Amino acid sequence: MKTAPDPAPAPRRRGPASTENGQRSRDRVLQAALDLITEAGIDQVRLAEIARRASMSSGQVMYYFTSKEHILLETLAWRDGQDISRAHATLAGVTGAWEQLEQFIGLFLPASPADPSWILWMEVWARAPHNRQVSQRLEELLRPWRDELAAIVDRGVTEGAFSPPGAIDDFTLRFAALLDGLAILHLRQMHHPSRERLIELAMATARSELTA
Amino acid sequence: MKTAPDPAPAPRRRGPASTENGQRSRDRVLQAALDLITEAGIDQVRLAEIARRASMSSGQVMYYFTSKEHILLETLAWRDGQDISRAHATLAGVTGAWEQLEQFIGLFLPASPADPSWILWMEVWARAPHNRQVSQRLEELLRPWRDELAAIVDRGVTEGAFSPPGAIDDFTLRFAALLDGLAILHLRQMHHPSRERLIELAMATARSELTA
Amino acid sequence: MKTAPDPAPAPRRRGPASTENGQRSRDRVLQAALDLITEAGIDQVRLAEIARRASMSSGQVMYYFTSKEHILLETLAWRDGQDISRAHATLAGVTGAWEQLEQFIGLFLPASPADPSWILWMEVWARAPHNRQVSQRLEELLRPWRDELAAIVDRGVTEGAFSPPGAIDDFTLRFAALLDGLAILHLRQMHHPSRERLIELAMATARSELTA
Amino acid sequence: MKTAPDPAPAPRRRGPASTENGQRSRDRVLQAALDLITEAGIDQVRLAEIARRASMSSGQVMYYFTSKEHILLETLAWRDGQDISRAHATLAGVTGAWEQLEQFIGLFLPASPADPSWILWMEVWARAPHNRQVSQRLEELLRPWRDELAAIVDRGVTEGAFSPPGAIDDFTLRFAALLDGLAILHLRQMHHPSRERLIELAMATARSELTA
DNA sequence: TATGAATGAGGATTCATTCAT
DNA sequence: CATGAATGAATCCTCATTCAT
Repeated sequence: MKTAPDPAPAPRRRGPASTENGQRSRDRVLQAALDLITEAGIDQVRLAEIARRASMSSGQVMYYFTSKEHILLETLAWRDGQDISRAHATLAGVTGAWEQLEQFIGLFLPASPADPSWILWMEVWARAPHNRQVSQRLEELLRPWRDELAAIVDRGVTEGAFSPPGAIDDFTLRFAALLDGLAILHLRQMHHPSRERLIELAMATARSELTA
Repeated sequence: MKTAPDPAPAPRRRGPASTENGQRSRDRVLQAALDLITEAGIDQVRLAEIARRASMSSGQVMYYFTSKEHILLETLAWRDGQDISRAHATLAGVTGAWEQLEQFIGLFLPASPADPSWILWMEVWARAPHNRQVSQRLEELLRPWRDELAAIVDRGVTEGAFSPPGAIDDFTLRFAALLDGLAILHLRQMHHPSRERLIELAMATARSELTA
Repeated sequence: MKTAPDPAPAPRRRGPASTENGQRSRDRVLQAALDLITEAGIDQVRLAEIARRASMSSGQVMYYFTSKEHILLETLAWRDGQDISRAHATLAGVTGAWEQLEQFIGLFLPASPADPSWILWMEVWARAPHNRQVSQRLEELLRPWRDELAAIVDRGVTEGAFSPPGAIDDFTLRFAALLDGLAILHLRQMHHPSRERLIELAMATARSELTA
Repeated sequence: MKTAPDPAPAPRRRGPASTENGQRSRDRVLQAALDLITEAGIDQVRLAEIARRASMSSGQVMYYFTSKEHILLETLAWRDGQDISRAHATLAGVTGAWEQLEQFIGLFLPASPADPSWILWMEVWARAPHNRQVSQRLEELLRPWRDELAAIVDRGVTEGAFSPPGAIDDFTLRFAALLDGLAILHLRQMHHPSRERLIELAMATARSELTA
């Protein structure tokens, strides 16, 4: 890729996005990009290949996304939007703080070492230190997850299910970090612990920290 | 970069490495690569620029490292070797399990959001899912840190300073994940918590989990 | 641009030109093209930008002009038509061969180094050697100026104001060439002589050659 | 082409130019570029085609010339250098101011409507108004011709062969402009006067102006 | 070992042009 | 007439890698 250290702001969306057809086209690109990046990493993905999989011309892909870097960012945002929506919906149907927390953990952690969402996150994380635009976008995308977790913890505390010894925010921060760390552990291929193990570890931590 | 999805094994070191002069040359390349990657990310780093900074020809750089991908990997290994050595040495001079743990945390976490070692880690992590060779190498580099932490915990338990309620290995795994997660938090630029805050959070976790 | 070495003849004007509204649209394009080409040169001008400035779609621009090359040619023709008309009108109001000649010189020479008409001429001249169609068109546009000059000279000779020693046509040819050369001198930016200087030089030549 | 309105200064020559082999390679590119530009105009010339004709890779062409725009500029400079050298040499072997002037005219005017040097001049003239770098370069290349002409005129006056009624510099300026204009006349294809005619016209002008 | 000229496939991006609506 | 989404060929330029010297 290019990922110039701090390019012009560039409009996030161009005209066609508003059209219904345009949205469908965008989605096809996004899905193709998601698949390809997951398979091979953004470096190895060719714009032409994305176009081919999306059954359109490379020109049209550029027409919608302006640059390859934008495709990466928008693909993450798109996928993450779906993840967050699903998480939100699932959690809304769950009662009980502990049950919610466990669901959240399951939704947050990678489904497998090849989890597309997490592979995208890693790609973007690696770019963030060198590009303010990327890191800003990252921040925006991360916030909903933090908020969701914080809401669960708050509710749990309010309902009396959770009783953390220290500050609530501290727990949330540490727990979020733990989940990130566990996720990465899982992604790092080779002899990673299973997903089940991760959930168990996270829950054990939560139990030990949220139980008086 | 190219990072072909699984190229020929390629010798890790070629002849020159053994020469004293060769080692000096290698080090110059490694240092140059480290600086440049930290500044701009491997994508933006040109082999020619590394060569220039190392005051040699690009041909010679290739002679020592075979490919750009190898430079990335070897740079991480080189830097990490220094980090690990320093950590080992520092920890050897510290008495007391808690003191050792705190030192370890300080040594492990990034010194700043632009910590070269961590920037390298992120670059390589992002590549690991698509390249077995990379993930294997990653595993090798990670192990010493895990071992070091495990040794501290073991010693602490043996000495009676630590008394984790659950399995020792579980704690170690979770704690390592927590540290990774905190580190990433710090790297993700923008409104990251300070390094001091991170250390505090990690220590709070340790205290809560290792104190009966 | 493309300027294919000798494309299909292509109709100079399409239907819409006849409509009053169509003419207004054409004019907007022509004016936009003139401005942009003057500012940046045809190479740097984008059809889309012309359309934007003319407040219409790029599709409509193509509808009227068929190709970018045609825009260049038609813009020159349009502007030159205005120049010639103005010249004709101005000269009609002037009495006396010498006075007419001086007026002609003033009208012919560039108003400044950024004179739009002359910038267009240069663009087209540069293309003429590689494209018969262009050079043909050029010839057509040039003729009125030659004729105008020839008419002035003829009248001057007839009236007895001018008495060239040699052939009348020779003088006209040489004088036209001189004016072209002086114009180019002025366009070539940097240390060009002023417009006033050019006029003076041209008149000096005329006086020396047309006075027995 | 691109011809960005005012790009970075960029080194005029890169390393290889100094090598004897490098010079030969450069010359091959220059010759190929000259031929192709003359045939089709710079717009139609592909870097790849220049490389093919010069029997090298397009990469090598870029290695020597940095950009297509540089190729155009350097090709003109290269060709013009040859022209000037030849002119200088030829004129040195000629005695008599009138004879020198006639030789100069012959050397200066285009050999044919497809004269490579003149086609290059036109291409570059058209670009000069939009690019200071180009116009500066142009100025440098033009000066020797002006100087050569001025020297001939000066010598002629000193020797008593020429006796211009007005200022010497004025004559030189006007005469140079005339030659430019005549050249353009010839280039403008179609019904241009023959080269012989041009020379005759120029000489007629000179005789009329330099003879008391 | 060391150089740096040469390679050349590669790839993102551009943009005039088309055409369904 | 008008739109602007879609095309897709075209092309400059990049740069890791090779290799003769």
